[in-house]
Amino acid sequence: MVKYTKEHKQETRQRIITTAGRRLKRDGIDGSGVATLMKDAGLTNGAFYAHFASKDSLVAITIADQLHTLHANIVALAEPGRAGLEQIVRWYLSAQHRDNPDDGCPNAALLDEIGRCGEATRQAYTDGVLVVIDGLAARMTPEDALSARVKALSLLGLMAGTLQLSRALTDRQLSDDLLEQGLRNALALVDAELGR
Amino acid sequence: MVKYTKEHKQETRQRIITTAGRRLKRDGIDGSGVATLMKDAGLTNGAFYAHFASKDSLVAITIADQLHTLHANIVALAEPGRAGLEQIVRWYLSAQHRDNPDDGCPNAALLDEIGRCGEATRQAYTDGVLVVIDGLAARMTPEDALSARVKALSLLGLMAGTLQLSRALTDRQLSDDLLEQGLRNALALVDAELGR
DNA sequence: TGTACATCAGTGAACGCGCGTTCACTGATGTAC
DNA sequence: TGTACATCAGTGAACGCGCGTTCACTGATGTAC
Repeated sequence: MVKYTKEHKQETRQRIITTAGRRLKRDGIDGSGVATLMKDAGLTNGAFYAHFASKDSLVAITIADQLHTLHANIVALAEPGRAGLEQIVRWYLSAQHRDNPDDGCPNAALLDEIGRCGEATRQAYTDGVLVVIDGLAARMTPEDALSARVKALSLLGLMAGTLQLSRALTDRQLSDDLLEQGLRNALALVDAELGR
Repeated sequence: MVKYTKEHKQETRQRIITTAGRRLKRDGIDGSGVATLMKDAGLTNGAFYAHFASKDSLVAITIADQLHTLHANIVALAEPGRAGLEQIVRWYLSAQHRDNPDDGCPNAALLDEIGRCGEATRQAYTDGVLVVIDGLAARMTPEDALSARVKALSLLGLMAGTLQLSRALTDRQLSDDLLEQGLRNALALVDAELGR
């Protein structure tokens, strides 16, 4: 009926990418097999290579997609200026985000694994993360654009590392306290004249 | 000659743990197989189960060992007070550390994967990381011990996330700039009266 | 409009391979007499 | 001291299984006449 059109195949492809995003963030890159990724999208493993050249290729595409989703759903929707930055930081360093990696930031879920990926995947990651941090930088005091970008990048590093650490700790109280302290650190960075 | 003694077997076990630390930090947990881990120690896969109950068990033991090594070689050797904290932070957020994960901090290399591990591994991690951060906290202004510990934990999260991010970026200049900015952020956190 | 054929998204079995784990065996070392 | 036996760290082949990838095939849909 609407099958065998470019649109139908593109929709299927996008569905694979979207469900793969959740799976990768839940089980990691090496922890997610092609058969599982396809099953998540309601398909069988054989159809995979009609959509993607390789698992590595899907991983790169999915990471890029996740970063664009992060930008569209969280960063772009936040208010302008410092108020928006505070919204973003409070969302990021929340117990809700800590406890739901599938719906969360791909940096917090995958950053060290991405660092071990090949050039192509890291390039796709770099391009995607620049979109996100430019959204953050646009909400900072516009001293000069270059230092705002680096400052935004460092804010993302701070938040991702803090959330990862809060997920790894078995002591719930300590994990909660860490998120609170991370919030103070992130807001101090936002407010500080650190861009030099 | 000195074989078939408790000491010999313990030495072999420790050698496996030490070389496994490097391998895990290089290739990740899911990316390191038992046969490779044993080959790194100059042994064959069959001998593995004379030393460890399972791969999961080795992973937990190795992570604990890595954190104790980090404490002994980096934190404990640093000067007391703020000077020591600055030494540690400058070592952590250096291009040298970024470019040599095998010799580096297990948090920067493995933190998101640790967050996906089972309870036992995360407990071993939590115990180990507390030793490290108590070493950091001891060099902070001793306002009150509890908040110093959380502040130290947040410093570790900041540094680990920043280093991970610097490793993932393909833009070398941006990566270098990020390390510099991370340094400023970390020192600002050390100097700030953030413990409330 | 009806029919014959072309298209093609998706299936499912199979490929070689490396995974974590098991186990019969080796052979160097230690020990008892 | 010499010999027979016990010990045991380590070997290497094999186990079932899931990995990434390939491919002959299916069958619903689209198209030509």
